[in-house]
Amino acid sequence: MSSTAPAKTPRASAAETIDAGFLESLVGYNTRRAMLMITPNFMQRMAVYELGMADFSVLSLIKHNPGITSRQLCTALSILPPNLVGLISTLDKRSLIERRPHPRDGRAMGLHLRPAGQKLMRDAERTVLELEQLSTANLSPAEQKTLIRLLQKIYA
Amino acid sequence: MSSTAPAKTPRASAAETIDAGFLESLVGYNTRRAMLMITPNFMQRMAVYELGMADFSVLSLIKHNPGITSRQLCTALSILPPNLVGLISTLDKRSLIERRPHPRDGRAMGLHLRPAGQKLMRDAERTVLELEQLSTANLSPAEQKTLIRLLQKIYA
DNA sequence: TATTGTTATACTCTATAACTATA
DNA sequence: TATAGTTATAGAGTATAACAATA
Repeated sequence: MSSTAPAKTPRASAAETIDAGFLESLVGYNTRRAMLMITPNFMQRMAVYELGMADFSVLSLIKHNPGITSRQLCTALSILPPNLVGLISTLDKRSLIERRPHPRDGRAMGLHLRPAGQKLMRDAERTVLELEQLSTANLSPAEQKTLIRLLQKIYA
Repeated sequence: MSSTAPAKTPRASAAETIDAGFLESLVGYNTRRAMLMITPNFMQRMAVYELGMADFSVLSLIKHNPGITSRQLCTALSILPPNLVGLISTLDKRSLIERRPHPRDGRAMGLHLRPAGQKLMRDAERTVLELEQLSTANLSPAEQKTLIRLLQKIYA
């Protein structure tokens, strides 16, 4: 097992005997730690598409809700309108989405995926599902379903 | 265009019928949404102590691990050393913590709560436990325990 | 040579105020 | 008057490079 000589310094164990018991009893702390585990993997695997988490969420909602407005995206994703402008603008410049005049509201723009966005999201969603498998490797399918259900009971 | 609407409510409810089914099937998305629900409540209730989430986590680990070093805090909480400096400095200026020379490492400083920090954390931890009750109001005690266990299986 | 703590810095994310054009 | 989208801006949060003191 350990080919190294037995360590005599107690310093090595001191670093591992941190008592985080109180924090680990809190839903908020554990939720944050789980996010810290998932986020870098997401960023790394989505880098090839040049999509961040917000970009992917926005594109996913546009894909499954053609004609959705910026205002609806903000409400659904808890993004403030000023912070969505840059995201939409970038996706538009990349020709991934298209802004069409809203049929019944002259102020709003209906958002749609362009062909490049359709193709990108087909690949990106597949990659996200692969990432989901890796993130939940320690969970059974039932546990994964339970985890999602309980998280939704927190925020729904 | 079939935007002619002789009917009363053809797609009038479209604003509320956003399909987020794909996102809601992802652990990462649901974890993030749960965080977005918990974080503002935490900030609001901890504002009276002038403590953010990182401050509270740091103070909690110092409280339960007297003499812990900055390096250990960084490892335990996934905080980068340059970003911890300001936190520790502020807590020190507020006389909540004390930096003592480390007994066996001249480079490091052992961190301890000062009396004001002890008192503050007694109140703050009680407040956090109250917040925990509110955040998990829709969960049974068993569900709360299960949620924490499953989250830990994600990041542990 | 490696590690602890630190400074400087930059980039991202998030938040608020105010403007425009439409409703 | 209220709302959708936008601009400008400020504040957190988080990232890397480099340095001095110590191991």
